[in-house]
Amino acid sequence: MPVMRPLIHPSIEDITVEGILHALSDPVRAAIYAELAISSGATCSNFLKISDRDIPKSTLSQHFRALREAGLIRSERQGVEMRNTTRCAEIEQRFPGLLPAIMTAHQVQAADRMRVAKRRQKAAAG
Amino acid sequence: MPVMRPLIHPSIEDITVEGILHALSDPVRAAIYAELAISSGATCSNFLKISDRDIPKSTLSQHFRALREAGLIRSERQGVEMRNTTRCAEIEQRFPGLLPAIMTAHQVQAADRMRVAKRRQKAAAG
DNA sequence: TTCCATAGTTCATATGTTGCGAACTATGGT
DNA sequence: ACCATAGTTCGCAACATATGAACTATGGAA
Repeated sequence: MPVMRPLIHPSIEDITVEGILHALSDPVRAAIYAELAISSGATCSNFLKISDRDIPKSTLSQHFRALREAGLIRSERQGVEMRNTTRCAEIEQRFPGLLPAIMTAHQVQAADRMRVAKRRQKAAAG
Repeated sequence: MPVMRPLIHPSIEDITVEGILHALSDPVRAAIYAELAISSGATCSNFLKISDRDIPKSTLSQHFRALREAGLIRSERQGVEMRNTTRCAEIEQRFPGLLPAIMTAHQVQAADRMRVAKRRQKAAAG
């Protein structure tokens, strides 16, 4: 009877900048990470409900794995579901300012997109 | 007689965080970018001489292209060679603090690696 | 205890991306 | 006209990613 392989969490000194950048260069993973940064402990299906995206759960599972193995989040089973928390405190210690800068940049971009969308909306109406 | 397609430089508002993170998540591209941040105007083959790496020039060309199309560098032909400069001032305006944070993190990591290597060297000698 | 529902993982595979050698374009000098 | 230097493009192999189907894991209900 096959068992599921254990979750891999790299130790803080094995976390690389390349790994972090690659993990957060995907919009879905960036959104997951942002969500976790606000409401810690969110689960996979939880994220699906919150975001309006429609992502297959196998894909979502892989994204959580990518974040976990890049060292960005910690996942632990709690009953039937998987609680995920960011490892931002640890990472802030090793790479000060990196995560805040990335999250801020993502926010700037989201705000920009919002402005463009509103401008288009107005243009279409007027 | 076929011509070479023109270089693509995205306008500042088309530059995305995802694109920047992805471009700099590759160690070779991060090294190129770091080099350009110090000695502006460096060329492809210039980089090969400076770094001790041995990268095929076709690969290097693709890396420069990736950086260019992510909006991180500007390339222009100057005689027989291609001068590359970072677009850090523009990007700093759009995403304040992002590039400095990434470059600092890369430096932290390089310093860490140096310490580990020295420790190993000492252990082998003693 | 057996069965079921919910939550997530794994596997196979189709599709996308990247690395690199060979052949090409581009430019300046001889 | 030719050559050298600098870089680009092409084609293909190797690697990565997305996803449906089948699985594991856990807690509760019958």
